[in-house]
Amino acid sequence: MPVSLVTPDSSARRGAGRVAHKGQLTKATILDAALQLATQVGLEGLSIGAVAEAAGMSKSGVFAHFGSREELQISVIHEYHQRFELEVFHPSMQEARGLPRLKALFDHWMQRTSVEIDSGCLYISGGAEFDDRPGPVRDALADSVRIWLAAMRRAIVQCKECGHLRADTDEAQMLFGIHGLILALHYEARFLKMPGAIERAHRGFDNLLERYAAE
Amino acid sequence: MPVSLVTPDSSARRGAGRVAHKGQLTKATILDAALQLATQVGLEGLSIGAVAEAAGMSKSGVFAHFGSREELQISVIHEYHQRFELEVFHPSMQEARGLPRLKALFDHWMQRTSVEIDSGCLYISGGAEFDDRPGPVRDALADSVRIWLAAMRRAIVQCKECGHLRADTDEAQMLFGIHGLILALHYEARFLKMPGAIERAHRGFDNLLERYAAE
DNA sequence: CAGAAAATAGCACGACCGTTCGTTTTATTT
DNA sequence: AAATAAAACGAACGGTCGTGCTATTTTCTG
Repeated sequence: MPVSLVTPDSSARRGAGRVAHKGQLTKATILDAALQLATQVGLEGLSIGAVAEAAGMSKSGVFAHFGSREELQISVIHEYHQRFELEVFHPSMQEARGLPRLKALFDHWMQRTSVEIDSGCLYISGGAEFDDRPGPVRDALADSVRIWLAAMRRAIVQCKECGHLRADTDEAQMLFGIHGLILALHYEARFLKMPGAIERAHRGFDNLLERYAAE
Repeated sequence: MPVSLVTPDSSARRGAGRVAHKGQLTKATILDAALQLATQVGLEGLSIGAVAEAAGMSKSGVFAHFGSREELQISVIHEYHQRFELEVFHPSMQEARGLPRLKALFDHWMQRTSVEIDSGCLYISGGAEFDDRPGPVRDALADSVRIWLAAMRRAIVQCKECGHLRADTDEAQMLFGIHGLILALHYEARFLKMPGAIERAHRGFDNLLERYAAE
């Protein structure tokens, strides 16, 4: 249930005040390893055995924490959601409403998507993996993405309210364009290894701002 | 070696004039089934057993035609490349140089990417699957995509030469924007099931044309 | 129509998968 | 320190995977 991205209650570990039992610590360790692995081989490629080896424990030990592979995948998605909040959303919210915040959101998103060496974006790779495969994993993933896109959309609307963007701006249309820039960046930089993709994403964003700029 | 997209020698089956031996016919049948399967479960999810069942023959029978799973994957990519030429590239080349052709390329691309029911785009799903996995499959896939993007780029350059777009248009930048629209369309329509994505892709394209329009 | 060649099937292998179960080790509480 | 609960392990099961190998069938050719 990743429903925050507006109520930052992260790091509220289970137990409500009690000191964390050992199990939850290792569970966090496992999730850390699983998340890193998933960003490399995808959610579908995630195997319990590989996670166990990466976490330095036995297959059954890992399994016991989640009860099924599917639950592990969903947990990984929730973990990614939390980190996305922490590294992209929250820092950007400290910027002033309107253009500064929108720019910060885009910049942090870009960085998260492309710059980091060994972490492909789960939202992007997962979207390609699960576009034809219904089920709880897909639902969890889609929910997370929708929450994030909604936050982005809110930032655009605020730009209109602040008079930073034209009042008749179609926010869904602009969001579509921004989303495309991120996806193209991920594709051309990460898969095709094209140089200059980051600059093009930036320029593309500037072009969009110009297109929808007020006055 | 999918190096055409400029020399349309499709349907030139092996044997140079000789009538096709049975093996090549069933190989084509297998490839057809494999391609359809790959667009649903991805290149990584493609298994010889599943292809065999879909083609109505035994695992080993399928295997014998390719010698390895990897070779099957590469063959699927080549097959997809040829069909992409046939359904996207060649029809568009009948349009007049410049804007008409560029528009046709984009429209056909869009249709191929989103509208068809049971066929996700191999170039997109494959890009997400193999962005961290070097090897011959990734190379074959990336080569195909690069050839297609180069063709698209050529069309943009011709638009400049025809005076349909501003002479100082950065074609790589414009291509980046177009590519992003296609990727966003695929993502939002196919994965998130958002309505209106097709219209937004169209409007995004129009906005780009306006941005780079001559005079 | 015969013989050669190609195509396909059948079977077995080792590897890895997710999952289950009983046991053993480690933490926590009394 | 003893008793209890939680956590982790190790082995095994049934299943699927890709891949060899050997027959058998089909197709082509002289």
